[in-house]
Formats: sequence, structure tokens, C-alpha cells
Amino acid sequence: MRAAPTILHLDMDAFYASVEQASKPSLRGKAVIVGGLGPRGVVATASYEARRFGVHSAMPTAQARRLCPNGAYLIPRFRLYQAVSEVVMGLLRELSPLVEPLSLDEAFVDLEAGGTAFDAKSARETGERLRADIRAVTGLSGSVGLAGSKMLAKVASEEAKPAGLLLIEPGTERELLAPMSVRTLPGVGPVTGEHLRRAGITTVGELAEAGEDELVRMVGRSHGVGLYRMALGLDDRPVVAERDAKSVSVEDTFDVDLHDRVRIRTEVQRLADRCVQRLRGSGHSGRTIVLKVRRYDFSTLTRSETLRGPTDDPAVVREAAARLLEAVDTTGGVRLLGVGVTGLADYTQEDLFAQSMAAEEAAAEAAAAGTAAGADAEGVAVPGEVEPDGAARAGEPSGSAGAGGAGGPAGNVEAQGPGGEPEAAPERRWAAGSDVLHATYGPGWVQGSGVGRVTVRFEQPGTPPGRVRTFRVDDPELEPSDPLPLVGLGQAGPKDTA
DNA sequence: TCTGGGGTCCTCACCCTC
DNA sequence: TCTGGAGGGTGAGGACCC
Repeated sequence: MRAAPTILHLDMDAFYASVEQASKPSLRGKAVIVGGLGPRGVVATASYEARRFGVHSAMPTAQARRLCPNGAYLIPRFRLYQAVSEVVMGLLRELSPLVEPLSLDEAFVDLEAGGTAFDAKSARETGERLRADIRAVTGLSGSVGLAGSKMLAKVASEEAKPAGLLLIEPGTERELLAPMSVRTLPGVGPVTGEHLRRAGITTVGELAEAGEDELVRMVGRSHGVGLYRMALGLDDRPVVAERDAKSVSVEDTFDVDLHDRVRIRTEVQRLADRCVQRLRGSGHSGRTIVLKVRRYDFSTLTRSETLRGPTDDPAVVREAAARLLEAVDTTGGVRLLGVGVTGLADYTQEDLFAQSMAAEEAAAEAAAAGTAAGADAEGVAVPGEVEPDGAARAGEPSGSAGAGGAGGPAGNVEAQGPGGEPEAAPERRWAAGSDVLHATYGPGWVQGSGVGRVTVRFEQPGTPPGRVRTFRVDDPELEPSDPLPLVGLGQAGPKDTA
């Protein structure tokens, strides 16, 4: 057992929303909600100002809009969050080589392994310095928990929120945990929480009193033993720097349920291609293909198939996904489709050989048939990185315009990346929150759009709140752009744009 | 008033082999 | 040859996390 509180857990406060506020001066101090903006979107993060209205993550965006009609609703800009996250993780790695990221905004650090803290006093100093450094470099605030184990450090940072630091002194763990809700413990979600509540257990103290045997009886062996140990404050999991991915998957929820079997097949193929792109991007191949279908009534089913060996061949994954789909009844409608690959392996010679064989076969087939499908397969396999993020995903689920449709032959053009012929140029879409550059007014962000107009606020991280201008959606002077860096930027100033 | 997307881990059932 | 476990692989579903 570790005595000294030298495990640090960092949790950035309302991360996505805070990054948006830092990069958009007019939103500071305002209710900001980041998440899906479609009819079936949910909230990813709400700023503390928005939380006062009862908005919280995982809440349907439509409900959030009712609670907080005047909030700023923005789509997530993951590339920007990732860039900020890398800066923060860099600061953590200066403290110790043992850093375990849990997500973009959370990580564990083993301070003792880094030699930066061996006792409570030095751990606290390190934590305070870290918070100050994060503030100086990114302009954002994070909460720090310090304790002798990962579980307790996480509980501590949660208690410290927002913008605080809490150190749990060795020997005080049980006393501190006892009055807390069982839901505080990692692994206790709504279902287990309700299960325990019905047995009269609502606090961690009651959990400890129940005893291991009783908990095992209630929630199963593995979970029961783990729960009992956590209730006693026991957790000896080490901080692990490197974790291998175990699966790769992509999924889409559609604004309107899909009924047309042909359309469903097409979407599955598209998802299979995207999944393979991601798989290759991560340098993996995989052996088990998984199809996920969420039906109109929210019931979810998965179908999987294990191949003889790992693959990263789009044709193989597409075919497997198509086979799996044939075994699924989609009458009634489908709200979500997903394709995943598990049983990941690194590339092997055999894979490469198999791929080149398959590629040759595909090329031969395409040449023989002279089909567009052949070209399509090629396009997917090659360069990667066609679309930026959210904003420009052309033929995506949306369903918005033609809603029920897809009936007509050319119904959906599926622009397929930037290359397609500009027949009837589709109206440009400007997602709320996305970055733009105007030839005359410079950098700004989309505040809203509709009825052929887009409203842009011209401001940057280092400037005072900027003014708003409205343009036609097809204004040739307006174009999408990359996000500007946050702080560090304070010095860099507005001149450094290129 | 409806429920995202990308993951991990666990459990259970079934089949096959030893 | 039959039988009964044990144990691994596979497939499906569910809970949970951020």
C-alpha cells in the first residue's frame, strides 16, 4: 500500500466550454453549451454559467435549449481541444514519465515516479504549481486531486472542482468517503446505484458495512469485490503510461430514422470505409468486425463476425458488415448505425501480402467492370484526411433536407469530399461555433446561420469582444479556417495570423 | 421529453476440444 | 465408446466512463 499522497489526478474544468470561452472573448462569463446541435444532439459540456440553469452533459440539447434559451450553442471543435490537451499533457510529463491520460481533459500522474513529490507537502506544492502553469500557458483552470491511490485522487479532484486542489491525507480516507454517495465511486452508474439503493445502500459507508459477500451476491463477483475494496479506500492499480487500443469504431445517429433498406446498406458501407480509415490511421488491422444497429425504439443490437486473420482491407470490412446487416431486421426504422473492428493487431507481413493481393483483385475487377465503385474504393483507401471535422461532412446523416425522401434517383448527391463535380452547387453550411476567415474583416466565428444568411462575430482570443456582421451564405469573401491558438497567444497578438 | 460518439470491461450462453 | 467437467473461443448484450 502506498502511504504518501503522490498520485495526482488532473481534471480540467468544463473543458470544451472553457476552451470556447477562451477563444471567443464575447462568450466569457456567458452560458456556453458544446454538443450536437441536431434534433438528436446531446450536450458534451456546459460552462458553469450554463449549469446554473440545470444544463449538464449527456442531456439532450433540445432540453438544454428549453432550460437555457439564451445560451450559446456550439459544435465541438475536437482538433482545437486536442491541441490544448497536448499542451496540458506536456506540462504533466514534465512532472513525471508516468502519465496516464484518461481523455482529452483528464489524466493521472505518479509524482513519486517522477521524483517531484515524496510527501504531502511536496505533492501539494507540485499540484499548486501545475495549476498555475496550466493557467499561464492555456488560460484555463483545472482541478487537482492528490491521494495515495488513483480512485481517491479522482474523488479528490471531483471534490476540488471547480478550480481547486484537495489532498487526502493518509489515514483519513474511510472517514472522508463514508458520507459520500455510492455514485461517487467509479464504476457505480445509474443501474448499480439504483440496485444498491433498493437494498438500502446509498452511501459509501453503508457499502463498506454491507460486507464483501453481500455485495458479491448483489452485483456479481468481479464488481462486488471491486466495490467493497473501493468502499474501504483500497485501490492498488498502478498509473500506466501506455495503453494499447483494443477496438476502433465509428457510428452515426440519423436526424430521421432510416427505413429504406438500400439507404441503410449504403450507410453501412460508408461507415465501414470510415472505420478502416481510422483503423489504418492508428496503424492497426483487426480480426472481428462488429455491426451496431439502434432501432427506432432505442433497442440496440450488435452482430459480429470473426475473420480467420486480421485485416485492414476496406473491401473485406465492407463485405463482412454487409453480411452482418443481412441478419438484422430493420423494419420499423433505424436511428443509429455503427461499424467497428476489434481484436486489433499491428501490421504483419501476412497482412501486407493479403492486402496487396486483395488490392490487385479489386483493381482487376474495377478494370473489368469500369465501375464508379472501383474508383470509390480507391479513393477511400488512399490518402486519408479528406474532411476536417464536423462542419464539412457533406453527405452525412443529417437527413434534414429531403427528410423522408431518398426516394428520387439522384436524391442525395453525396458530395463525396471536395472533388465532386459542381453541378448544382449545394448551399454552403456554416456550423455554429466554427472558425472562418473573411477577406476584409479577418478571423471570426459563426454565431448562427439560416435563410441564406450567416452571422459572424469578428474577434480572437487576445482581442476584446468583437462585433457581429451578417453575410450571404455564399459570400465569396468568407471561408472556413483553422482555429487560432489560445494563450501564449496573449504575447503573440493579432498580427501573427498566418 | 428523450436519449451522441468512442471506448473499456464484464457476464452469460453456446459450442468445441481435451 | 460413453460421459462429465474444465477451459477456450466466439457472439451478444449491458453497464459504465468521459
